[in-house]
Amino acid sequence: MALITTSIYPPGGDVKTEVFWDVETKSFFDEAGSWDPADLGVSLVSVYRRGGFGEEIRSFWEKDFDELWKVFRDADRIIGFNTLGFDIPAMKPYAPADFATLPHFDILDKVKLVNFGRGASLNAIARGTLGVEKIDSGANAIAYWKKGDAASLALLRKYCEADVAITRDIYDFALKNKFLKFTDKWNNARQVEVDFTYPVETTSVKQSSLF
DNA sequence: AGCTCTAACAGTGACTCTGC
DNA sequence: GCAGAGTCACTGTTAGAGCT
Repeated sequence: MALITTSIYPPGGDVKTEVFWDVETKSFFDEAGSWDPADLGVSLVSVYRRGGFGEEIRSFWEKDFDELWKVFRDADRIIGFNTLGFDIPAMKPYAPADFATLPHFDILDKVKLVNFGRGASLNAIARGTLGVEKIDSGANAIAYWKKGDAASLALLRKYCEADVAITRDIYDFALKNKFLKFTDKWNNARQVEVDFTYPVETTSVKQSSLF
């Protein structure tokens, strides 16, 4: 999948550092014996980062998470899909205390806000909006982790990075076009209006953050 | 599979209207 | 006034969606 090279940064020349991310877990809910994503264990986190320095995509295994926090703390917006409901809770056992207070942006949450509380899968939005599909499933991601051989781990990384790329492309599409399309569970084609532009910061807010 | 949420559907009861 | 038919609103259940 080609990287987006067109700049879609906020107006006014203020180049933001944006981080897109996705988490893969080590086990299923039934195996963990808990409904809490925090009990699943995180195998891999893939991150796509862009800003004034350019752009890069990286993946972090559990042993590399220390570097991950630096990436997140440097971001003006941390973008993902259902991160509030899944990824952030899943990272809780690993993350520093302030992780949840960083500027997270959950695309699914925004869709729910304008769709009467109903969301849609990442795959449904990708298919309806971009005409692309996820390359694999989350269940396979766990299977790859359990196999543990080099080839399987490479597939896991490829899947996670592809999910991040899809998330980024959906975000960019919505930012530019202010709508997303998907087919809901009753097979109805839906289009929802969304606004992903950055809120205008007031001078007083900026100044207060200095103290 | 776990939990949560919501739409759709079916069933039930209340209400209104009509005819005798 | 009463009985029956039709309509509407409400409730409970079911199914399926999200995430891995």
